[in-house]
Amino acid sequence: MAPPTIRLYDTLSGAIQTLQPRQGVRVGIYACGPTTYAPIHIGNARPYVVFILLRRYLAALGYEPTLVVNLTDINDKIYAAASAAGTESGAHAEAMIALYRAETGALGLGRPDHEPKATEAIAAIIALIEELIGSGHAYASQGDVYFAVRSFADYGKLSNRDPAEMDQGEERGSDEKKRDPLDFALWKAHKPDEDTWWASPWGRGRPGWHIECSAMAEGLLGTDFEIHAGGIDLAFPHHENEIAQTAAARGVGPARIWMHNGMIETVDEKMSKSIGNVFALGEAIERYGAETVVAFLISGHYRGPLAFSVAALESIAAANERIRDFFRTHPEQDGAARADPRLERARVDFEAALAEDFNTPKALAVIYELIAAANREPIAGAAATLRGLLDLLGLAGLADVDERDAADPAAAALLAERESARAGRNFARADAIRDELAGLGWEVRDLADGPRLVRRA
RNA sequence: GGCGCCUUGGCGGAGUGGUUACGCAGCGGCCUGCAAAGCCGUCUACGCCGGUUCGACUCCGGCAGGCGCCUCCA
Repeated sequence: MAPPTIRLYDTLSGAIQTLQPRQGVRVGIYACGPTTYAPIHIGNARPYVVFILLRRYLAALGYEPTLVVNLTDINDKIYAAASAAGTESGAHAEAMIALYRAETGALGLGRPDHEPKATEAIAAIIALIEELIGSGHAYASQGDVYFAVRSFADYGKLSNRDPAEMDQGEERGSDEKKRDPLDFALWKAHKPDEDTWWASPWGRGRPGWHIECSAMAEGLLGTDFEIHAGGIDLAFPHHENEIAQTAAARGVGPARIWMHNGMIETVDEKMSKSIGNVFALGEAIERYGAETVVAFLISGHYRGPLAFSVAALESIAAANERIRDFFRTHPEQDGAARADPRLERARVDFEAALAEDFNTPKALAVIYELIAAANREPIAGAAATLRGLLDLLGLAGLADVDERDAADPAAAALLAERESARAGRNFARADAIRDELAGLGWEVRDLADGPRLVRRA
């Protein structure tokens, strides 16, 4: 049985497109990952979360997705950061990669299928550059190699720019090596203060930013693959240049659908390292928990901007607590999923929301509506169904309330003491114990089947 | 200046040519020994001005405000 039809917005065509794999149910997804020069922030985590969940969703539908998230581990900013830290640039990049893996790993969403590093793709990069030079789309100049933008007729299609009208900017020293100000670097000659370089036909140097993605994406997914993704800020020049490189060399573009996520915004600025307006991912996870961070990042449609604030995170944390409370009062039952029409309805609506341009906030609304219905009147199998839906959004941990609320012996003893006080109608004593438990981080709930301790954040 | 996007109720955030999105917060009630959780009810919406239409928040035009990119920011 063929998997359901998936529709996704494609920046290149400017329209919603149906996902049409090259071959059967295999779906290649390449999402541009971080430049590993500093700890990542919430904004960097958005594409990571969105596209790893897209892979999870496609897999659940019966597709066979392969997700590639690259690591840009050679870059001006890495040189600068390493120099400032007094370390070697390669070691600095490795340290940042380790941190990135630890922090994104803490989100509990698994890893991409491949996480290639630019520095491990140098041979493929050089080969691709040589192809471009051979076909007249690129030229060497004083140790640099540039892509000749005007040799590629479709340049500007992705970002809807006309090269003839593009602002050519101020002339700068390095531009003297270019034949045309629009040209961009494929290879950069080694500079004296750079401690990492590779040998190449054009001398010592290192790759430009865009060429690594053309080379690594092709190596792992081929050309004309299904989905290329990244932040909207990468549409130009990064993705535009990537298309130019691959299409000029291979005669076909890198990907069929170009997905771009919107920016995380604070009060009035996008969340960007370059303006120092950061909220570190690691700190967010530590303070609010992985489920809060994940739920926040999917609380808005991936294409739109998303407002970041402490209040927003706290609102999401409260919403997650509502989900946990459902599982506290409705333990999952053993056995097969029930066939209640309300559960079937929820599954259908949930899937439909994601099938139409991955509308995660709409899918979350389905979850809340099912919870409300099941709180009103028990629905056999609701908990199991909800866990399944939550899992598709990376939030199955919200169902693990027994582990979260596992009480220490002291708290359990206090709870028992409160119960005996209540049995003796000594409410003053019972309430005093409740206050004491509250001081220890425990909230007491007198449920139908007895009292329960609930862990407060 | 060029290209693109956005403007929904206290906050966050979906969606649709005519019907409650959803969540958080607030208020009233039910439940509770009292709470909590839950349930019920409830308040503040679709930037402004025109147009199309039987009817627009939802389509078209203009205006205002905001955002992204314009060579290396997800």
